[in-house]
Amino acid sequence: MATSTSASPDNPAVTRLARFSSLSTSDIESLHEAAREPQRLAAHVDILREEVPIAGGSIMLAGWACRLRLLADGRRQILSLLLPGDLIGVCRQKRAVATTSVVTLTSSIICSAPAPGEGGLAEAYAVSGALEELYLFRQITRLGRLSAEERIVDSLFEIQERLAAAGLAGTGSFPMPLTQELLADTLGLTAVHVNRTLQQLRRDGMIELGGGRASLLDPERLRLFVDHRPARVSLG
Amino acid sequence: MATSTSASPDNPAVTRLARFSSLSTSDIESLHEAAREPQRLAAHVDILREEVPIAGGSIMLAGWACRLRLLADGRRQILSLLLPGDLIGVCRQKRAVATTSVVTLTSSIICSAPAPGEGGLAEAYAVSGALEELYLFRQITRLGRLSAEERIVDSLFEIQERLAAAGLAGTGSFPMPLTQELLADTLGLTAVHVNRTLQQLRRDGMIELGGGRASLLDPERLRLFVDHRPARVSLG
DNA sequence: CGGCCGTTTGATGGAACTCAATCTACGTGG
DNA sequence: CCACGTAGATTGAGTTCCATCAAACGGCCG
Repeated sequence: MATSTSASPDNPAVTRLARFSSLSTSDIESLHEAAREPQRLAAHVDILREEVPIAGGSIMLAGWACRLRLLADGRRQILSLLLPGDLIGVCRQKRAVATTSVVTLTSSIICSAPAPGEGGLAEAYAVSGALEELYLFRQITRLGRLSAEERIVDSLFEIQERLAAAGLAGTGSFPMPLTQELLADTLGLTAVHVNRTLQQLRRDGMIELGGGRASLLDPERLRLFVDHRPARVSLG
Repeated sequence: MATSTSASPDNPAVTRLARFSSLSTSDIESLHEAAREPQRLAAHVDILREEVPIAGGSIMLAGWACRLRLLADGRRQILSLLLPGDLIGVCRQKRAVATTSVVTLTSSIICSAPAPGEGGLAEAYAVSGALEELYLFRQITRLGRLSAEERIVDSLFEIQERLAAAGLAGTGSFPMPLTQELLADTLGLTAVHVNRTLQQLRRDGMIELGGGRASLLDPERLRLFVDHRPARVSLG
């Protein structure tokens, strides 16, 4: 079992971050090095807890997680999804405290995030952070102005795009392990309404979804339907 | 006209950033220095345009602005508000591109943001960025899970808190120049419904709003009503 | 087999939207 | 000084989308 150091050997973080800036050999090696101490987590386990100091940044190597906020009366909102290759809790301020909880949705593997230093890795972290902010902007627009149908299609677009960036989605179907209830908590809807809306979308031949996978049929039509623009945070 | 270098001489950015970390005299001086070349902008003027490269960071010195996103069919979502003392377009990645437009809502004054360097100013910028992210999380929760009444009260709380951090709000009423239509675009509602909801809140003796000012009556009751917790991104 | 989780279906209610129309305050120009 | 135009706030009636409550259904695992 050779420990390869090539550009994208099964490590979604390397695949993803290498697209954001040119990483040096030692940058890539430090990512692989960190991945040699993986931490396996079951589903529904806290990675960060709101108000609790953050020990150090982490990287999602496998599985899905989410940032979420719970209201006093039990209402729940998933703020963002964390997919393989994403950074978690990488803060620049001293003595940082988690502003939201982060919880695994499926069984997952994480590792600690190497210190960015000053070079290509720092740039890649910066781009990753800017993209995370962009995804929050999109989420706000989804919740504020899109209908239930549009919210679902738009978020599937985004998931596909992000999985592809980590080397985990091609042109066909892609992994989508969220239950309808979790999808509802993400999209500001109820599980019942998500169910009915999904049926509508299936009837209309817009999407396939089931068995932990999804696919967007006729992506070009759907792209217009939800006015989806590619994510772009820097030139080149 | 002496050019004071004290901690908070009328410069909301100094007031705000000095609360985030201990700024050196030269940090403070560089902020004042930047403010000596103010740029006056009318209302409804673009500060950043989506997809356009960002020249350099700016600081809001006076007035209100917002990040916003327009959909192809004319729907509009205000993503976040930018108040005096806030940073605009401070990016860490190279050749950054604006991910959203930023537009003045009132006549405003901005100046360029001094380079953060490595010391207290960099820490203050980091805290400011973390807070901005926290406000996005809150906005997502508002839009996803709060009722119209709750959204309005919650956002007024946040505005008051942020104005206070810049030294622009005491315990009583505070500036609130947004029209009902802009409030609607912020909260994912229609102007008509905002109007009716405001009347309800006024009848219930929860808020006062009008003439460009607002106040929260019985803040403790309202704090429970919307489960509002103070913003906190680091220890101390 | 029985329990659980997730999905599905039905019936009903309500929060928020849509489409007007009216009202008010305010500034501007004749 | 007043007629006018405009932006913002307000009101009304009718509609739609989504929530709520409740129950049934299917697969999976112990």
